[in-house]
Amino acid sequence: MAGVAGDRRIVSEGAGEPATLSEVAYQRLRADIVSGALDAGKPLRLEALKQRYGLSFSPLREALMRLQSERLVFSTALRGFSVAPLSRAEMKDATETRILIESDALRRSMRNGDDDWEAAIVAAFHALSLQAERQSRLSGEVGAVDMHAMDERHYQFHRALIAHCGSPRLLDLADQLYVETQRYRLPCLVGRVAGTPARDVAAEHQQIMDATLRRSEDAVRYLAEHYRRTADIIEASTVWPSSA
Amino acid sequence: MAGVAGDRRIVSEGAGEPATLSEVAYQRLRADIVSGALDAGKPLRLEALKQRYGLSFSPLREALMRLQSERLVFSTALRGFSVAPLSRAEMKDATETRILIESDALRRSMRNGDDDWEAAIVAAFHALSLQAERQSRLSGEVGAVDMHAMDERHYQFHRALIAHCGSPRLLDLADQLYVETQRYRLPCLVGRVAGTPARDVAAEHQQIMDATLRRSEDAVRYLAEHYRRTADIIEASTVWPSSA
DNA sequence: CAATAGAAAATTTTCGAAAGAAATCCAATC
DNA sequence: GATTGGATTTCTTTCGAAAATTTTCTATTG
Repeated sequence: MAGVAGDRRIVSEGAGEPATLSEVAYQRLRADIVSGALDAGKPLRLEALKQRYGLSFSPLREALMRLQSERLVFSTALRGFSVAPLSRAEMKDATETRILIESDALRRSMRNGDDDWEAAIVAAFHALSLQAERQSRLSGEVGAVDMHAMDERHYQFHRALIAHCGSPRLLDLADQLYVETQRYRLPCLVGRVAGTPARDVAAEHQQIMDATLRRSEDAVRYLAEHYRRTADIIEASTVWPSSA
Repeated sequence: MAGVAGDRRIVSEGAGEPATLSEVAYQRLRADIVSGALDAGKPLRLEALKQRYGLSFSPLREALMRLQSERLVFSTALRGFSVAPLSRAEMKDATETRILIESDALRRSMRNGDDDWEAAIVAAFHALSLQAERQSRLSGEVGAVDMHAMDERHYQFHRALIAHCGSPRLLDLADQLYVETQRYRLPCLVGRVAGTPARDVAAEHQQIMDATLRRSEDAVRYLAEHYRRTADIIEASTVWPSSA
């Protein structure tokens, strides 16, 4: 029965939530852009995407529209879509905006946060540490799967810090900026062995967490430094397109 | 020839820019939501919208998707779209987020701004003053057209202040938050004669501009106070839905 | 009389084809 | 030889109908 024309079940079978094909298109396109499977700047021809994902125009266009407002896709009126290009300027803007948003969110979170909030931070930090340790033990060949797991924990830790800020907008923006900056982080992580200047990321996280739990303004400074350090490393170790 | 089936010219005839029907749908829906022509919380049935705007599913859905990521429209997977509801909490969140964004943008703008920037601010202030004066002279019946013109100048003034911040993201966010908060401002403006506690908005603008031109940190404080004052008035004079 | 299952209606979502623009190519002209 | 004009091709955008899903209604049962 599978593959027969007219077989377009929508309901999710497994654990995931994508109830519509539009959502599927969005998630897959986003993943492929962030991971670099779709090259930056490359035009996204509808026919090719239809082929690639086995979906038709409508859900694809809806997904692209959504990705456009998240700055992952660029488009001009009657000239179609393309993967948003990468550039130093964009990377820096995303980083600084992220610092602005998360600094405020962290301050508010420290003001509002309760015991559960603290517990969640400690738990997320622990999970991240375990994953990092596991990774370093099996070092050398870092599988893509591990990198994905690592990234997920990293995301969860940073999100736990600001989770109690009380502003849905700030949380949304932080999420969006996390994804945007991930485009620059990921390719840097893959071939990172080369120019790594002995950075102890785990220690930085510990420092941020400790300051956060004692409600110190230092936490905000450490967080900003953490992000700027990453940005600097990315800027240095990325091969930027000619005129950007 | 007009109206004949198959007559779907896309190219804009007049001065405007909407090159696609998707763009038309976006602009009209947005205007109708902001102005309150479409009630907050009301379901947006595709068939009804198709009727109302004379467009078909595809462009409407694309526009709704875009409006959803701008928080003007709400949607659930297979249950369709609705106008995003209004609430005290959302209004406050939008206001505080706007203050966060624009404060930073204003500081950067004061750092980067050149002569042209200053000239543009003065010009925008002047245009706003003229419009306000014209309006107060013809007071009593304030036409909707005048209100629209007034709002445009108001927007232009606030935008001129932060125009040179150098961050496309901050400018986009400011624009988005301007539109979001306009939903709360507009209905309040229409019937404002009642509870107005003798507020001199023009003076507030002048104060912000003066401080900005002399590159004083006061500008940021005045701007925040300006927005919070507006939020307070809105909160007091709005009839909020029962449980929000 | 409330609760439930099943059919009917309403609505959203998706598709494939058709219409409309832009980009490309090619020949004719200056 | 460069340039302009027009046809051809490629691609985006839009439509209307078909499929899938949710909601509503109704009859039946405990």
